[in-house]
Amino acid sequence: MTNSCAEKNLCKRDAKKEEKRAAIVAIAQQHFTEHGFGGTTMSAIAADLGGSKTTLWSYFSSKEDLFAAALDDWIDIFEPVRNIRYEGDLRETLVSYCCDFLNQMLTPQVETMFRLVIAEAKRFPELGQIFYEQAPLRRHKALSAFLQQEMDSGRLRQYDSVRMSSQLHHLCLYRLFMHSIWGLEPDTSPAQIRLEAENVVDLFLNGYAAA
Amino acid sequence: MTNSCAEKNLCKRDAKKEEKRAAIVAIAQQHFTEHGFGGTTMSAIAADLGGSKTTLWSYFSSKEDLFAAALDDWIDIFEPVRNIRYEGDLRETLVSYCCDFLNQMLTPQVETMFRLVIAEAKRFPELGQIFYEQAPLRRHKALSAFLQQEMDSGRLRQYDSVRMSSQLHHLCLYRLFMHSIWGLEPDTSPAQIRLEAENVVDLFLNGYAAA
DNA sequence: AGAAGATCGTACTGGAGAGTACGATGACCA
DNA sequence: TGGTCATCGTACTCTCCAGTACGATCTTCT
Repeated sequence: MTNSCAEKNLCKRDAKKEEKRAAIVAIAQQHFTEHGFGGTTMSAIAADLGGSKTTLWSYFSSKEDLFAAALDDWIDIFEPVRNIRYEGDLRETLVSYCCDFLNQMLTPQVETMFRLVIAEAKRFPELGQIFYEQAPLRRHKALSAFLQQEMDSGRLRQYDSVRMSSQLHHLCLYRLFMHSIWGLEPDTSPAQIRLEAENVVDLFLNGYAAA
Repeated sequence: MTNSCAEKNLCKRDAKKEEKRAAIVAIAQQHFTEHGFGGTTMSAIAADLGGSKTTLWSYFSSKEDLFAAALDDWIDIFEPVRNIRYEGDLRETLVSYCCDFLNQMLTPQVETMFRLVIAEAKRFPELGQIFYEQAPLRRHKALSAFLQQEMDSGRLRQYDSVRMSSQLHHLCLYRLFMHSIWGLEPDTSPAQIRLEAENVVDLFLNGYAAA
């Protein structure tokens, strides 16, 4: 009976610590995205937190630490890609998928995260790779599995499904995403997104639909 | 005879100043790309220059100033796109263009510049836009003019040439460039580039070649 | 030659921000 | 109830770096 907390596995203390940690990370995310790594100050985070610097450092032993934690937690915004399933019309299925994809990519959070990762990839060398594996790679796997399935069903020509998946994704990014990365302000109305998606899918199917 | 320099328009003094300025900018570019804006120190630049800080500040009154100058000068690495001209085979013409494009985009300088611009777009708001106008926009204009021409010659379907141009460019960027932005190391051998380019052009022409 | 200007080196100021020290207060646990 | 642990606030140190001051030297123009 050295530690009754361990038994319950839910000391009030530990719970509060978890909560606080989460609060810190949330505030840190906000600061990092708004000002980048260099522009963010620990003091400001502490102030925003309402707590003291001492507390902050008791959770994270350095700014880098906190940044890593913020990013790690953050990758969850790439929620599992909606399941793609053939629904009677391949074109419509793909268009709908592309719309979802575009909508997600054009989210301010995703945009900001891209910016941040790219900016700090030098300072945190593994960052790019982790990020790549979490986001685009997962997507590519999911989409290419779907495409393979469609090939097997005879609705698409047999081809390199991984390559096709990348191509479709990149076609989606065309224009809108690059603009938003460069601080321009593209039209992101649902109608415009739909238009982009249809355009992309048409080009794609022209190339890969079964004869 | 108030100033004989003005007449010759080539005082040794002025010439040297130009030279020095260029030297500073060159060194600054190197530092900014290697360490980003935040990671670059004026002192280090001065040291690398061999001169003193005083001199440095006599040319550029602040770090921001120097950064702007460095970038301004730098945009020239986007050398005028090779003229695209139909040469008897549309597919081959486009493949060759795409190879050139990819080779340019995968240059370390271009990659670094992208990184820098994206990273500092918040600090220097006009940066993104200037950059966009200098690089991708010029390209798009050139390529879409060519595509329009090809439509008029009947080798391509009539369509929105600007959109087509963006699509072709973005298809090229697929995989290779994104990888290099994320710090992965894609295969950039000529053979691989050629393969990518052919693949892209085939998809493109499937969609847009005249029937 | 002599004035004007550019460069140099070095030492300084001033500000910002990461991280620490420490004593006090309160929350939780046994 | 008494001990442990988290938190708090404040004030501090340390380091880094942009930008300045200044007197000495070297170059170029007239």
